[in-house]
Amino acid sequence: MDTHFTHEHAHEHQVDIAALCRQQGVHFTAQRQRIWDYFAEETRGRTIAEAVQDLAVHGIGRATIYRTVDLFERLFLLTSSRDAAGKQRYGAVCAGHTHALICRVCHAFVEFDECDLSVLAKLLSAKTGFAIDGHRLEMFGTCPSCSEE
Amino acid sequence: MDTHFTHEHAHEHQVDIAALCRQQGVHFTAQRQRIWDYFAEETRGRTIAEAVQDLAVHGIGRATIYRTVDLFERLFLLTSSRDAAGKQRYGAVCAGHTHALICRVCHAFVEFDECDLSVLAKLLSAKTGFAIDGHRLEMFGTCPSCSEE
DNA sequence: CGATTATTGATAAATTATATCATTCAGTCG
DNA sequence: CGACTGAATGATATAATTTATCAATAATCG
Repeated sequence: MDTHFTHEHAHEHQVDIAALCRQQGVHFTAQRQRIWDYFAEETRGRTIAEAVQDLAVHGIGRATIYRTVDLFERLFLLTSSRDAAGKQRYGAVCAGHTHALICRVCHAFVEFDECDLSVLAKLLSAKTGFAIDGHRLEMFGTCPSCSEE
Repeated sequence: MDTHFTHEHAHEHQVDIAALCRQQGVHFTAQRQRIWDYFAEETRGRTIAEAVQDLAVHGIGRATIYRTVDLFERLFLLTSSRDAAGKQRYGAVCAGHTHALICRVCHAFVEFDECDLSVLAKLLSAKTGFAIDGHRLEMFGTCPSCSEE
């Protein structure tokens, strides 16, 4: 188990939204790029309410944010999970942003890069014919300080 | 990469809700057991709206379902992801229910059991002091029939 | 078994998400 | 490169979902 998986450049976004839109047959727009950047730049994820508020200064409307998050989520570019406060947060599924170790009790959050799923990916690929290009891995447990109590 | 991880009995629920409630210092109730069973028995996950409708016959109210899903989600017993129709579906995080290979285009869904994260778990455990007891793994790609087009 | 307190269910209230539609803009073709 | 076409956007109205409230119920503890 070592660190030579596909993300030498963790925390950079290799996702080319323009190319992706073209590939999917939808228009590439400045709003879609901005919304992607907004969610991708914050590792812990962001809520829709935050996006609506923060992107309003750029003139991006509520509806567009809902529509775009929906689009990205259908493509599994964004996935969500609930934070300690109970809010649904959306985060990018791409290298460097998909591995988290989370405490079930206090929601302590540790990121990690070590992960080698390439063997598993190849096995599944061979079995199913899928072209595998991404994953999301979360591990759950109890952190040291919560274990003491 | 083989199949000797911790779930010889995939698709059975080892989660003891009664014990878990005791451990968390909250009351164990028939409703919490029923709601857990309801979500845990369907691998693909279920929506809150479905739960409200299906559990109404047992006299379980809307509010209780929202409260309980929230509770389970905070404990990372349930996690959600959006299905092909755009609905948020909640599914159990436990052996046999956490591995999925999903097509980004048509949302084809393939479950798999092959997964050996024990080495990674040990490494992270040693590094962080976490007691790791569960995980969620989703792999994304394009299925064979969507690749043709 | 009785006391205490969390949990529940029904309703109301608040919040969040979607539908609508005129306008703007991205992609295409001549 | 400029007009054309339909997708995408933003504002608002509408609908749906989620949470707050509170009396009644049920789980835990002594």
